[in-house]
Amino acid sequence: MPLIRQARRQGGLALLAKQQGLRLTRQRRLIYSILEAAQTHLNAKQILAEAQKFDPGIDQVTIYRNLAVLKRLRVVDELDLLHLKGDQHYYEARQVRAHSHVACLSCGKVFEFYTPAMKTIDQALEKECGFEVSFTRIEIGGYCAECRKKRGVSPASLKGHKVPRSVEPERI
Amino acid sequence: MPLIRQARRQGGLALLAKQQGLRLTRQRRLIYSILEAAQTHLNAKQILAEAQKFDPGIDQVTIYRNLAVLKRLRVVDELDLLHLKGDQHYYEARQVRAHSHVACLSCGKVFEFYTPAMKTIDQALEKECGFEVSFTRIEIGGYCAECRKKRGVSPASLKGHKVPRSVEPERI
DNA sequence: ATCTATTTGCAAGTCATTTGCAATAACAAC
DNA sequence: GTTGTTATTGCAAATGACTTGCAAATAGAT
Ligand SMILES: [Mn+2]
Ligand SMILES: [Mn+2]
Ligand SMILES: [Zn+2]
Ligand SMILES: [Zn+2]
Repeated sequence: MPLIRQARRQGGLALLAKQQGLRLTRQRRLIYSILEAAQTHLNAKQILAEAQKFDPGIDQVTIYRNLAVLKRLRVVDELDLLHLKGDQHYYEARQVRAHSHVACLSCGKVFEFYTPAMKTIDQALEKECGFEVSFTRIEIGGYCAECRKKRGVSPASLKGHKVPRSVEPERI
Repeated sequence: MPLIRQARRQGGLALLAKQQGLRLTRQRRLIYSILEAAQTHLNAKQILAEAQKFDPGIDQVTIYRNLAVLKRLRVVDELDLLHLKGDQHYYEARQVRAHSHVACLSCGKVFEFYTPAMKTIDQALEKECGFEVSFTRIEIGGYCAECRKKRGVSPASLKGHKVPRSVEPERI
């Protein structure tokens, strides 16, 4: 059985951890399982809150340390979400299919988006630059369809964020 | 003359600022001109250091406040650079052509990359979701061609960051 | 020159994240 | 199962990026 399949069956972690001299602690399993099960993107504080439901003694620093490990193992991805919600980061278990994160600057909604062009970027980079891509983070800010309807085509003011469409720098 | 052209001739700022009730202070011009002239991505501290060469009295908080304004005006973009260099952000004047930022996890090098697929993503999002894109941040981590050569095809260890290629989760 | 609202500098505060360290626990070897 | 080694944890303290409050300064309109 290919290594990667086996790793997946064990929760994606066991084999990876062993190969690195890492230990599969109760806390590490728990944190990863929380991210695997999560329906939204969680920040470090939210992960702690969820983890303490199962392990009341777990500490915030353990969350941070394990997030670092899980990122290194490429089983967890870190998102910035364009600092829409403060200066913290958000985390999600890595999906089979990569996706980008789109944030509405008006209502704050964040949704995931996939288009084949995303893969094309990685391929272009590998082909043109010989770069080996480990992870790709695509975060897009703008105005969602609903907010555009509410405010006419050009989203007028968001908490004083008035940027007339006509003078936004063009992007080629 | 179209507004956007005129805004560009005036440093991109004057017209935009006026329309928003913003004032073109000495400090604001300086900060923007520093980013316009910069050959690399600068963090808030570096921008302060550079600004103080011309205006010794300028304060760090003025840098932060103006970066917020310039981001809102869409004339400056904020980068995360995948936290390769700590937990700060980096800034650059918005270019005519958008580009992505690629960071080597081995040598720390950061370079810019453009491929038409980037624009395709925005278009797909606008077409499929009716989303109006204001800015797109694409950050990619991996191993550059040079580092790959040095260490064979699979980059071995970076400060204890050993992740065997064979067990990396596949991405479709 | 005058007026008014925006912006600045300074000081203090916030809070996400990191670090030091002794105690605990994985897990490999016996 | 017992033992030994070393990664990991929890707690406390520190770090540092960024924000906020406020009075003084000043951009820009009249
Ligand atoms: Mn960030
Ligand atoms: Mn750039
Ligand atoms: Zn919206
Ligand atoms: Zn490199």
